[in-house]
Amino acid sequence: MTTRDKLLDAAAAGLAEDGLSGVSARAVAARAGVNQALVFYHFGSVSGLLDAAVRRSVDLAVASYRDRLADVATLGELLTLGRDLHAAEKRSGNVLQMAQVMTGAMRDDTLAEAARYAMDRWSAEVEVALRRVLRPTPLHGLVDPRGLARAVSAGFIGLELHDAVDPDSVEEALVALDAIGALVSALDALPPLAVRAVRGRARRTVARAAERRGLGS
Amino acid sequence: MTTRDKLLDAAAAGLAEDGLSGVSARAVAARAGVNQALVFYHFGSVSGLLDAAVRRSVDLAVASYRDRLADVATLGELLTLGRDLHAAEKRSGNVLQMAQVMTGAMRDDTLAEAARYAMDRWSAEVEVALRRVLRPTPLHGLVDPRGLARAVSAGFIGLELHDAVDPDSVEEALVALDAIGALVSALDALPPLAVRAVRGRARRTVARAAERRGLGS
DNA sequence: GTCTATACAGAGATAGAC
DNA sequence: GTCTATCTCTGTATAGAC
Repeated sequence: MTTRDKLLDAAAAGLAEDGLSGVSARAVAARAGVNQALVFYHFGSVSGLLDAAVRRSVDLAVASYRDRLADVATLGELLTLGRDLHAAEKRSGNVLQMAQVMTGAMRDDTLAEAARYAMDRWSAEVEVALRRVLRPTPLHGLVDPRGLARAVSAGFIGLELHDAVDPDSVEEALVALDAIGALVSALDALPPLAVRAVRGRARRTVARAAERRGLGS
Repeated sequence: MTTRDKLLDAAAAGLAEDGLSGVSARAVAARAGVNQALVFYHFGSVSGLLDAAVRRSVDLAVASYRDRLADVATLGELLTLGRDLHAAEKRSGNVLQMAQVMTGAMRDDTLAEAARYAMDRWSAEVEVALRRVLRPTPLHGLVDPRGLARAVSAGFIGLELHDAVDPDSVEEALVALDAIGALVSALDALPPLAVRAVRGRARRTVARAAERRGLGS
């Protein structure tokens, strides 16, 4: 393994385990078992290292979920996949890396770029799955998959951040989300006429809200 | 205004605007216009100051929303309130303070305590509103309001964090959430029999999932 | 309670030998 | 590419005068 890769691994692990304040050039180098000056030789700055590390983590994570995400056909399956991602998070810490970089982004443009990259990457992936999953549901045509993918991705960040502080609470939260998913899925049982009526009502509400936004507040 | 309060204000503002790395004892004292040593005199440590500042911010924010939260009667109104909170966030930065403390919690027990306090406080408040709002909906009895309140609170954290990096995307996300809220509200139009059928289906799905969890994975 | 001064550790970053 | 050595800055924290 090259020094470059050792540093990237150490940065990713440090970011997930200790947070931003635990990934100084010295700390990362120590974790990687290499000299501190190499951080600057290979990446120019600590921010540069973190940027590269997070991008790589996201790319790897997205690639490793791509196949399974492509197989997802229902909302329930998507929620199950989310559960698995949450379970895997305890080992990989992918999402926590993103959360850390996002908080650091406020004063560091490099980290801000990395944060945007990570969110865009995940959101794009979730979006195509959502688009497919939502098609046969009443939400199709009513909710923008792109926006919903953003909400899902951001929400996940919040959940993992919360999990790092209070794991039990997050388990309760996930159970609640499962229940909502079950309800939405159960809407399939409705006769088409009823679905049409509900959709019509919802659509009018959304249109009214859009109009209000259009007028400005 | 006492020095203590000046420091608390400065810490809260710094946390929201610059993030954790921007709230050193020196930076906060400069913002407050007082001497750096006073941070340690009044709060013992920087963590102590941040802890106190976040607790105060949360207490104030929760108090200022309590009346309006008590008036919320429908899911739509709750979503509107969330919108207002998001708009106010640009000035107050309450939620961002929580996000920052949560990321810092990984290596600082004092901050971890503050993070738990903040989440518990908000979640408890959201929970009572949710309990009331969900009662007349099909979700009543199906989803645990406590867990859902956690999910909502955590999700909001993620959204505000995302907003700090990419505001436009978050607006899309909020629109998508509004659409979902509209659909759930529109379920009121269904005849009671149809609601019963949907609930029955959903309930069975939830029961199966709970059983699987009970068996362990 | 507030200020000055200071100790000291750790940070980012660079120079230069190898 | 890697290491040692070092510069400089910023951070936390304390002592002691006022």
